[in-house]
Amino acid sequence: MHGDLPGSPTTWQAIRDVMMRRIRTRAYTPGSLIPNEAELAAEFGCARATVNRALQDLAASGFLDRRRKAGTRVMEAPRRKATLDIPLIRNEVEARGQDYEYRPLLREIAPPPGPVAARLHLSGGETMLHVQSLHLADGAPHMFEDRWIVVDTVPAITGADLTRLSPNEWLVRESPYTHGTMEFQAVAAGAAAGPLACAPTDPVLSILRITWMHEAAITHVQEYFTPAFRLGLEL
Amino acid sequence: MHGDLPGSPTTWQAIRDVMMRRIRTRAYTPGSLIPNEAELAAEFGCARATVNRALQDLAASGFLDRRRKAGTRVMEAPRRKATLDIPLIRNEVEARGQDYEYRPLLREIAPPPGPVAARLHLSGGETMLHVQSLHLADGAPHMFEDRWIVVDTVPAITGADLTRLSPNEWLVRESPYTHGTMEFQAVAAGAAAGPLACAPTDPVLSILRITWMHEAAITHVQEYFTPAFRLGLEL
DNA sequence: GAGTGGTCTAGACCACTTG
DNA sequence: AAGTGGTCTAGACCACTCT
Repeated sequence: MHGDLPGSPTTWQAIRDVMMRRIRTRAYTPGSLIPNEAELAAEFGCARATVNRALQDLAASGFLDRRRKAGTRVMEAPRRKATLDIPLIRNEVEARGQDYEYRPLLREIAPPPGPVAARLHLSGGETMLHVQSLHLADGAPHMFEDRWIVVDTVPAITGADLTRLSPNEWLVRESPYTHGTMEFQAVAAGAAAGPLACAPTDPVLSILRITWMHEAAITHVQEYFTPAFRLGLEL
Repeated sequence: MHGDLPGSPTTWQAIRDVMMRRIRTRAYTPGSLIPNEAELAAEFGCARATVNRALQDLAASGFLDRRRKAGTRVMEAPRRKATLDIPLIRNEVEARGQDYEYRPLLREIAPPPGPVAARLHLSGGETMLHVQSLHLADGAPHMFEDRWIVVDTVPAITGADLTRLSPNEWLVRESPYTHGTMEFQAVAAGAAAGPLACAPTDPVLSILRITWMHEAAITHVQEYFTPAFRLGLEL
């Protein structure tokens, strides 16, 4: 049983790796109980806290299911979790070595359309700032955004200079959100075709983001990416 | 400076919440250094390890940037990270209270097409299992999948009964992967239109997944979701 | 009731990075 | 060279939950 960590310092990462291998190789079969922390600590010759750290990491990654008293089990169907970075568009573009450019297209005060009001839990009579803008990479259209901002939640937005700073960058700096939702879907470019310089029937990836400050809605933004765009992530 | 935790037990979650509030309210301004762990421990009246736990959590969430010797800084543009669950289609459908059904459409041994071979780092002469199948929710088409499996990496797949168990479920059970990539894009339904019962020009969300066992490619799967489908996640 | 994970402590040493 | 975060330890108590 010993000899897993030949002469190595007993770090929680090393323990995690050993346990990960045992899960992958089926030494611990899916659904089965693994030894408790005290036993593993004895096996690895380390403190229980070190084992705890390793197992918590694996549980956070979705490989283990831990319950007090019930013990730690190997997940049946490992819910693989991928972490999706939500960088600023500027950073995303510049990370690819391309030049980023931002172009405001529309700025108006208006009442929200029905669907927007519904998603933000508004009555529809509120004053909202409506902004449309285009984000470019190396001079080519990359993403068109159609955004509604709840002025009551972020009053300072009305005085913000959005000709150089994108509304998203302004919001990130000035008004952090407590939570939000995100939805991916494929749509026809439609009204976004003009700014994106594509056909209205072209399929484009669209992301709808809604963010909140506690119970107050901050913004509703629909992003339309250029047809060629692929969003990639690591597993 | 004290009084942040009136009479409460000093847990790392409580400390995290206090620090989070200070970041949100700009008590700690973006880019600035915050007090080091020892100072915070003194302020909160707890052990340094407890502060460490709280700050590591905030760093993992992208609000803090921590470096040895340099100290801990508030991130300028908080890289929000969303965790994306990758459940089995079956679980995803059943979680919505719908009936799940799986229907195999094609099963053949064939050499991989050029683009597939390229993405999997294959020469093109390999034997591969090509499978197409449809996943239904409450009897309606939900997702069409076009999958190529590297037989050399997963020899047992040739003997698997894929008439009742979907290839993905089989692979999850029998051949865990070490890593992989995922790409989201919007495409015209095209060849998937038939199985999905939509028009070939309808925009559909497509996910390309490629998984590996160390350096050996396991599978290349392109999933096409029904036009109405939205992939949602929490921030 | 009892077993298991969750967390805290106080101290120690190490690793990394910056000046 | 020195300051800071990263981690380990040994022990303790608590919280949850299963039987």
